[in-house]
Amino acid sequence: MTAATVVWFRLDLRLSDNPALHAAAARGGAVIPLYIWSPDEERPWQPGGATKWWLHHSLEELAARLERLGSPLVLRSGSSDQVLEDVARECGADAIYWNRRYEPHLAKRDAAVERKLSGRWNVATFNSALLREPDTIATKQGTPFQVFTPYWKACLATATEHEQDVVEAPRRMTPPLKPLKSERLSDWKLLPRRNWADHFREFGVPGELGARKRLSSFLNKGLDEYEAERNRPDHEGVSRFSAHLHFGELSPREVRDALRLHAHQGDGAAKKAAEAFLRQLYWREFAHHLLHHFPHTDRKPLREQFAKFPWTSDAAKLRAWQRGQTGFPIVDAGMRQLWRTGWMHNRVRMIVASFLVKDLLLSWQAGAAWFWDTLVDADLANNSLGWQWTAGCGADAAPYFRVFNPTSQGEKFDPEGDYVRRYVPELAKLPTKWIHRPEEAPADVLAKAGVTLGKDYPRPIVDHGRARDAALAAWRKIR
DNA sequence: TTTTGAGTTGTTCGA
DNA sequence: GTCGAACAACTCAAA
Repeated sequence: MTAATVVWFRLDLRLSDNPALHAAAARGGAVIPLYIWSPDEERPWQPGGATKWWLHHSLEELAARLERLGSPLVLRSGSSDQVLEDVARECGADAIYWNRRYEPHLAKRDAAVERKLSGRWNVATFNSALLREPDTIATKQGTPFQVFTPYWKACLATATEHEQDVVEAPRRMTPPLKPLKSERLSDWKLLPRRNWADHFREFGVPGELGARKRLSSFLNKGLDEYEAERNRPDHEGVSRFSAHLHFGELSPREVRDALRLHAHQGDGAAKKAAEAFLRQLYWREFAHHLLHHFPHTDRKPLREQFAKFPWTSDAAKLRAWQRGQTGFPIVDAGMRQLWRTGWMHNRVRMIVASFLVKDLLLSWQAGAAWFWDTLVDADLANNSLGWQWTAGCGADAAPYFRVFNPTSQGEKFDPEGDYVRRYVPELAKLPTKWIHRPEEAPADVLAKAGVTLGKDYPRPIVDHGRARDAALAAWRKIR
C-alpha cells in the first residue's frame, strides 16, 4: 500500500491546476491537506488586516471543497517545520509536498524547512503560482531583467519550452486512516473585530468558485473592452483577478489558456485584447522576478541614490491621506474605496501613490505599509514594484518629472464624477464641472450642493503646483 | 568594450 | 480646443 502524502497549502488555495495536490493524489495513497497559521514566520510582512479577512473565507471554502472530495483540510498553528513533522508522523505519511513561494524571506524559510524534513520524508515542491519562475529567464548576459518590455519579449520568445500544462483537480481523495485533529478557523481570529470588512464583498468573493465565476464573466464581457476601459475607475473595466491570483484561487496558467482560447476563437480584436491582458499578467510575473533577484526591494529602493531622498514625515498628512481627507476628490475617493471594499482600482492606486510621494513627500514605504494592511490583494512583489515605480526609484520607473495632477487625472478618468460621488458622498450633489475641484466652485454652487468647505469636505491640504515644484527640487538634490 | 535604440500608465506650454 | 514638443537625462539590453 502506498503511504500517505501531506500537502502543505499556502498561496495555492485551489483544487484545479494545483501541482502539489495533483501529484499527491496521483500517488494513490491518502492525501492530507494541511494549512499552517504561522504569521510570525512571515515577519516583517505578516498578513495584513484585509488579507486576513480574505484568507479566512478562502480557507473556509477550500475546507468545504476538500471535505466533499473525501479528505478534510487540517488546520494547525505553530512553526511550519514542527507542524509538518507532527502531522506527517500522526498520519504515517512518507511524503510532504507543497507549491513554492517566492518572497525572499519565505523562500528562505521554506528552504530551511525542506532541509530539515528531507532526511526523513520525501519532500517535493512545485510551481503553482507563476507562468515563469524567476530563475528560468535572464538577459543574454545572464543578469536579471530590470526593464519590462525586454523581459516580456524574452518571456514570449522562450515560452514554449518553459510552459507548464494545467493539471486537473483530483476527483476524490483518500483520507488518513484516523482523522487528524484540526484547530478551529475561528480561533485564529482572522476576521477584524469590528465591522471594517462589511463591504469587502463589493470587491469580490473569496475562494476558487468566486475566482472561476470572475474569470468566465471577464472573458465573456470585459476582455474585449479591456484596453479601452481599464483606466476607468467609474466603470467595470478591469478583471478584479488580483486577490484570486494572490491567494492562488485562480491559476495564471488557466488564465493564460483561457486567453489563448479566446484569441483563437475570436477575430483580430479578440487576439489583441487577449495579448493586452496577458501583458498585464506578465507584470505580475515581472514583479516576482524583481523581488526574487533584488530581495531588498520590499523595503529599500532599487536605485541606490534614492536612499538619501529627503522624505518628510508628517503624521497629520499621512492620516489625511489614509482617511481620504486630502481635499482632492479623486484621491479621497480612492482611499475610501480602499478602506470600504479592501481594494482600489489600479489607475487610482497610481494617483493616490503619486499624491503621497510627490505632493506630500511622504515615503513610498509609508504608502506601501498602508496598502499592505488594507488591500485584500496585498502582494509583496506587486506592492513593492508599484510603489517604487511611482516614487521613481524602482525598475522601469517613471521619469521624475512625471508627476500626476490629481485634478486633471480625476477629470480625465472619472469624467462624469461617478466614482467620486460613489465614495465621497458629501460631494455627490456638486455639478460635474466642479466635482474634481470643489475649492474652485462658486459659493452659490457649493451652497446649493450642501457643501461647506472645511466642514463637510476639506480644502486641499496642499497646493499641487507648489508641491510639484518642491518634489522636483527634492529630486534634483539627489541627482 | 563601446555603441545604439528604447523605455506602462504625465503635464504644461505655446503655436 | 488641439497638437507637438519639451521636460532632462539615465540606464538597460542587445548588437
